[in-house]
Amino acid sequence: MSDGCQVRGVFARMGERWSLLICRELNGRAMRFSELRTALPGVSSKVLSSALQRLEEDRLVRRDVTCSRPPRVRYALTPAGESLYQQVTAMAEWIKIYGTLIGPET
Amino acid sequence: MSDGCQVRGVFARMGERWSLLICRELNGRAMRFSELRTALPGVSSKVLSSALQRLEEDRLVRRDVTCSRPPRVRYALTPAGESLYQQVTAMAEWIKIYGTLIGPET
DNA sequence: CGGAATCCGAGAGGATACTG
DNA sequence: CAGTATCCTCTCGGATTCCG
Repeated sequence: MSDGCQVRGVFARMGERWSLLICRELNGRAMRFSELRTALPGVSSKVLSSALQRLEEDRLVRRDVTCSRPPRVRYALTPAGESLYQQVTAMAEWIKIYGTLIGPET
Repeated sequence: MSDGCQVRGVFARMGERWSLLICRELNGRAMRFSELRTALPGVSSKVLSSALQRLEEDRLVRRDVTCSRPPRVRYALTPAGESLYQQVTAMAEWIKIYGTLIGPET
């Protein structure tokens, strides 16, 4: 994000390993850290937290701390994040149609 | 591309440093390697050729060799590449509107 | 002209272990 | 519960040099 081309920044961020999956989980409801962790099989807490931090820096995800001991943290999409996820979904529809034309020949 | 999630693959590829710029240059016309190189200030031939190779693997760009000595190579978007670029352009419109909401606070 | 070969640095992603 | 701390690997981007 922020090397002069906003567009590329959005694609790069959403192209990261867990960004889309995180946004899909958060779409429509806030979730706790551990909820996300179990909803995303294979992610480690370190990887998840750093992915969430980048999404938070981009103001696509919001982090709400409601209690400090025991810690209660909820993650949610911001309005921008929800709006972006809708756009991504639209592009996913395109990929369903043209996706077979692209990618390595396997 | 091809880790089970086509969508992320497309985003990751288009999120790379030169992919979008290459597609923008190739949109509507084929170009020679050296044309691309001068049209994209700051790119080295190694970086450009590896970026083109990845786009070619994804079948978004086509490489045509018309002469071997002296070498004449033309790059062009495939139909899938042109179609994808239109989709990307649509998302770029979204970013023009909502883009101010995202990104680091500078 | 259109690259390939080599080397380097940065950052994403992952495994494992530990903590307030 | 919600992370942080290390350590490792891999890929992209870049600089430089060389080649048919």
